[in-house]
Amino acid sequence: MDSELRNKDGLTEKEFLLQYRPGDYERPSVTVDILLFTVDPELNSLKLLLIKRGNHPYMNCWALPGGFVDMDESAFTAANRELKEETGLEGIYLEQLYTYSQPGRDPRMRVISIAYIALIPMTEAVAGDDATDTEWFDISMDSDRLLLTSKEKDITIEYLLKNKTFESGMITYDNQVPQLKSKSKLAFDHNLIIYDGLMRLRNKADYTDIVFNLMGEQFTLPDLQRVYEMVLGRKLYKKNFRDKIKDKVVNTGEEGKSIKGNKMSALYSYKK
Amino acid sequence: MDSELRNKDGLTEKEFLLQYRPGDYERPSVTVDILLFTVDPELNSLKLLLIKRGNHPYMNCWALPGGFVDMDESAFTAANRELKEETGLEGIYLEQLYTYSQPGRDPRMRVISIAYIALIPMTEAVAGDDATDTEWFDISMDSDRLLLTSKEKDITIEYLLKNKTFESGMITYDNQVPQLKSKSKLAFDHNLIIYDGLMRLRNKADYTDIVFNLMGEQFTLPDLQRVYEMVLGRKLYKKNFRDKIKDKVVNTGEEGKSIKGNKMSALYSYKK
DNA sequence: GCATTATAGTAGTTTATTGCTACTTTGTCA
DNA sequence: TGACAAAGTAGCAATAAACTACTATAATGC
Repeated sequence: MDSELRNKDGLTEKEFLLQYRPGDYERPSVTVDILLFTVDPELNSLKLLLIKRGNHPYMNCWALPGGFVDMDESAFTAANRELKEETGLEGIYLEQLYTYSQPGRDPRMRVISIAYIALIPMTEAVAGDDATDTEWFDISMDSDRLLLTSKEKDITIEYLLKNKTFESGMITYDNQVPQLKSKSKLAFDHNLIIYDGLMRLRNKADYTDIVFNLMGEQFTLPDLQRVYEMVLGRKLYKKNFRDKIKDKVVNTGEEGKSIKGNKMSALYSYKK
Repeated sequence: MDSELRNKDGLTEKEFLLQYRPGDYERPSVTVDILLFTVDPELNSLKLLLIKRGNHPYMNCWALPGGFVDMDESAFTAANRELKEETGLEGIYLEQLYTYSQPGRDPRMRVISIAYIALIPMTEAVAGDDATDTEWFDISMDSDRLLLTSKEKDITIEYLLKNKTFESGMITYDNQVPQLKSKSKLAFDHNLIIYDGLMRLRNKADYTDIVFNLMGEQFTLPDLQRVYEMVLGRKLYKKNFRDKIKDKVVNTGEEGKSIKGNKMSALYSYKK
């Protein structure tokens, strides 16, 4: 074994670790930010959970849920813990997106944030923490605009996507100011994170089964197609779509639902 | 403007930031690790740069180049700086891969590492820092093995890829011990980082032009195909390959090269 | 009860992409 | 000069994607 291996000071690994003292230099704070996506029950829109900030900086702006990574937990564990604390959700789909580390992204101090994408089915109820002002925003994006709206609260947050600059393929900075309708903005660089998250979701919808995490246990094929279309931001051809997903689903045999008095669609479930 | 907006303590944003003091809690160290890939001049293998550790922990094990992220620089800037310091390379392709944050991944202290993929053409010379023991390893991977070899130094590093566990699609832990031939191992969780990096490179080779970053200014189509095949880890059909990349390259008209006395192939360059 | 209607679900046609085999061309070397 | 080996081209079958068009069926209104 190598346990007897000694370094230039004549120390074994065990001895080295015992005498090791971390340098006394400044360290950044590390946080997780979570993009919690779902779809609304009527399947009209993809939705994203935001929290209204009650203090400076970016007071009254909307921000992604998140929090600090503790010293004894991984970022993944931290994201899971924050999700549970802020929404009550457990055991849901959670995927690391990207790490944002630009100095100055938080004016208080140096904060490096590891962003995660979380997905829940439309049926899942989210316990809105009374202490915080949380809100589901409808989210959509076309080639030059990122749009977040809350109909009930009449809030519109809009970001132009022009003049984007890239860090070798991933957006790192977008200095467009938001187009205000109801004086609402996103906090920090969360506009970038949301953009990156949507793009990731869109790309992975093409070559993985990630979208099924937005569906309940049972669903109809027209509903599944609507969710795919919301995520991808474009219409799909019914025949091609069904050809493509036919090996991924099974007909449960149960009675389907019929909306607005038309033909009933069959219920399917995801076949892993 | 919102500059007069006051929080519950009656402070404006400016006042708040002036009196703000970061909490006195422990923070993790943050580093960057760099996967520097290239291809060998004979186009027989994909290559990865590793550095032999001269001290505990993981003394004499091979590790990815990297270093600490300073307080006034982004992770991207830190990766660029480390690359320049350790290899002399500047302005090359650099893409964030994933962030590794498992507690205990460094036995000295809590270290969160942001991994980057860097690509250089085969022609590029890398200034081997005399102080450190750096080495280009041939790298290959099949369905159940990750293999790193240095012919000159007769080093073989092999990791089984069974019993992988996933963090929602990205590998986070692999408790296989390496199969030793020459008593060489990778330090820390760098086996995971290398695996993830290779998979990212492989996936992106399919739907982006990332592979061109491994080519010089001019190249022949057979050479380009060989590089694609090394990255993808599988053979490609000549006709299909050429159909697919024909819009991405232009014939430079210059004389091509002929190896081993056969027909000469034409020189092309990448058409952005 | 039956026509209307809107959506569920199926079918086919065209075009592009992929897997695969086979051919022709051309520079070097024996 | 002819053999060789790799460069480069051609074509075909199977699959997938873009798109149009049809049939089937449940709910509703008369």
